[in-house]
Formats: sequence, C-alpha cells, structure tokens
Amino acid sequence: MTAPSSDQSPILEAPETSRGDGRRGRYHHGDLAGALVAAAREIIERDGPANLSLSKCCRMAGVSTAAPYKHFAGKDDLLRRLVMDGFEDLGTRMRAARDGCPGPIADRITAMGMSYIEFALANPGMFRLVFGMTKEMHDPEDVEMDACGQACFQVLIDEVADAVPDGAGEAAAQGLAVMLWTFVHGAASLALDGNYDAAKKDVDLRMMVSMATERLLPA
Amino acid sequence: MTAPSSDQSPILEAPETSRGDGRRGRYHHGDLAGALVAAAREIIERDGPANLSLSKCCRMAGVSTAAPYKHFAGKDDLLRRLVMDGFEDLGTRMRAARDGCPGPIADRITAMGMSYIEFALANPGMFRLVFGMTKEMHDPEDVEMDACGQACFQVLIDEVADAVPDGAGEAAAQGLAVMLWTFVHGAASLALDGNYDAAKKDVDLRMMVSMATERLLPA
DNA sequence: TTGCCGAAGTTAGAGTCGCTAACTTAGTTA
DNA sequence: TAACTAAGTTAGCGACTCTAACTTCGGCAA
Repeated sequence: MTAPSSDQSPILEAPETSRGDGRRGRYHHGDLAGALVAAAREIIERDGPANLSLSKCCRMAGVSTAAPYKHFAGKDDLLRRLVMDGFEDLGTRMRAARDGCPGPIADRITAMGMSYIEFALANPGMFRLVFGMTKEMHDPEDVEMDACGQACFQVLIDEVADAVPDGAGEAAAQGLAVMLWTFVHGAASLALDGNYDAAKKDVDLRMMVSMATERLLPA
Repeated sequence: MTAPSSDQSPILEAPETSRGDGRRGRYHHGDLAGALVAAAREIIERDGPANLSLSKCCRMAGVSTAAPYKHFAGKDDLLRRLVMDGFEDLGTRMRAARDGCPGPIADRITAMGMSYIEFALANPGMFRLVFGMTKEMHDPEDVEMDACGQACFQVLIDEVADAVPDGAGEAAAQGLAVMLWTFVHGAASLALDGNYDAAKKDVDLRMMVSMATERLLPA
C-alpha cells in the first residue's frame, strides 16, 4: 500500500547530440531503448514490479507514451528484456563469487549460494520480476528466455558437479545441485518477502546456507 | 503473453432471494463480498494475479464497478483478504497432511512438505499472490496478516521441533524447522515457475523432499 | 549539394482500469 | 406506514496500454 513515489522529473533524458551542439529535448533520443530499460529497472526497484508502467518510463526518458512501440512490441516485451538482463546479472554475480573463493569446494558453493541471496536482497524488484513473473507472463515457447535461465543456473550446477565423487554418476551430481539451488532459492525468496520476519524467526542466512551445503553434500 | 480469457459471462450472479421468489438480477446481491472473493480466486488461477482486475470481478458477479467499494476499501483490500485466505488454506492442508501420516516423524515432515508443494502446484495463482505480493503491496504494520502467516508456518515449525532431540534446545529445533521450510518453499517456487524445466532438470519432487528431510534432520 | 527515404519521434484517440461523488433502491425497524 | 440506512446505481476523472496517422530528421545516392 506504500504509494509509489512520483516520477515526473525526466532524469534520463536524451543525451547530448553527437553533433555536439548541446541541444536538449531534441526530436531523436539517441538511445531510447536503453533509457527505457534503465528507467524500468529504477522504477522496479523503487516501486516494485507491480507498479511499473510504461508511461512512467516514458516520462523519465522524456518521450511520448507512443515512443516505446518503435523499440518494443509492448510492455511485456520490455519486461522480457528485463528478465533476461536479470538472469545475466545473477549469473555474473555467481561466477564472480565462485572465482573469488579459492578455498575448499564447500566454501565455494556456500559463497555462490550467498551471492544468489545477496542478489535477491540487493535487487528485490529484479529478483521478483525474474522469478515471479517469468512463467506467468512469458510465452512458454520462448526458448531464448529459457536458455538465459539455464545459462544462469548452470554455473551452480557445474560447480556442484565437481564436488560430487566421480563414482556417483552425473545424475547424482545433478540431483545434488538442484537440491542446493532449491535451498538457496527458498532462502532468497523467504528473506526477500519478509516471511522469516513475519514468522518471527531470526535467521542467520550465511550460517544456514553453509550448514545446508555441509549436510546436503556427500561426506 | 497468454491473453487472459474473456469473462463477460456473469457466472457468479446473485443467488436466489431469501424470499424465494426466484427473481434474478435484482438490486441487492445477497453476498457480494463472497462473490467477489470467489471471482477473484477464479481469475487469479486462470489469468494470474497480475491480470486480476476489480472490473472483471464485477462483471462476473453481475454488479457495477462501484459496488465493491461498499465491501472493500479498494482492490488492495480484496487482495489482502485473498492472501489471508491463502495462508489459512495452506495451513489447513499441512495440518491435514500431518494428521494423515501416522508413521515416523521424518515421513510426517516429508508429507507436510509435499502438501506445501502440492498447494503451490494446485493453486499457482494463490501461491504467487501469497508469497509474491505480500511484502510488496501490503502494509508492513499489518499485524493481522503477519499473524496469519505465522499461524500457517507454525504448523511446520512445531512438527520439526518434535523431531529434534530434547537436549538440542529450542533454538536448534527452530533453526532446523526454518531450514526445512526454506527447502520446501524453494522447491515449490522453482517448480511453480517452471525453472526446473527451463534448466532442463528432471526433478522428482517427493524424492528430493524426503532426501532433504533425511539429511537435514539430525541422525 | 540536394532530394528522398525510412527510422524514430509526435499527437490524437479508443478501450480498460481504479476510484469517487451523488443518486436510487429496497430491507429493517420504530 | 414512514423513515433510516445498507447496498446498490450512473457518471465521470485521471492513469494506463496500445494503435493509427502524421511529422521530423539523419543518412545515403544522384
């Protein structure tokens, strides 16, 4: 019920013209598609995905409400772009966590899990958009989007596969990876939606994730 | 991008009058609040929470778009009612699973976890509404709603507490319960949003939940 | 240099939505 | 039976998505 903040001020207006004459408010924007995506991300984080409107993005970019249709098929198409960006950001974050943790593999998996949760807490709007609206609004035949998600999760899957004894087989490694992913995703969702708080549970996320990794990984 | 189905036909019209004269389309509905909630649940499951509109509910109930405001403060207030109903349904389902499973405690916890997941899969719109829009749209000071959620989760927490050795202390039991809840919630979310499929992972939910219960519970 | 073409903007407007104000209906109660 | 009031109504505002038709302007060929 928190009222979305006003966004009348066009803070993402057209950049300087390439001609360098410094004229603002000119007819052609230059990078409207990028400006709309940036505006949408800002609104999503500030007001939540449900309060995103194309009109707000237009106001922020300083263009008319018909302009986006030269770059996107519609609102859902812009959202789709955001979801794919979100998957990519999450994947990047997990790879960085993996590469930044040279220790034992269990620690590395914990670090990756924490980076997943930290992404959710740092970009709540984006996380909710990516995981809440994916199936609801997007075409189930959208293979490009599916590939985006798969590429993201594969980072975790691959790492866990390395932690499983060779003898256990690929299926076991995959099963384990899915379990760890499941746990981490649950933690991110519940923390984000405030359900731990609502249930009056004081949760130390890092400790919980490392415990889960430890117990779920084969000894 | 799946177009919401049309809902012009008022299938939830006013019931027969108490006077028994069988007159339809009469001025007073009888149970408009109930009819609106029922219509909203139907739309949420059919078109998803994002495509719910008060207008659609009104058309289904056969009343004008101004009528709901005699019963609800607004759309968010109706949504709030739905969220609380959802928590209650989920709690009921978990209690039923618990009571219907007289076996060892690990089996009982698995059964409760599965009932959580089954609720999500059977009522995807409701699950997404309850867990996706809770914090985003509802007043953080809404203690009544928080109590609703807590009452729901407490069913699982209590059961897990019984599974923990007495010596371990309450904190350990709570921590364990939260971990199981986290896992089950993650499984429900990922299964619901189709992310297991998108990641090309063939997941046997029941087996995964029982494995997680087994490994997370102290031996 | 000029003139044309097409990409990227514009305005105008239809249809939906949430919500409010003012009015009407009809059930209950004095 | 008359009056009160809860529960409906119509009318209309402002925001929203999206389309149609028009305008602007950058780049390319003659």
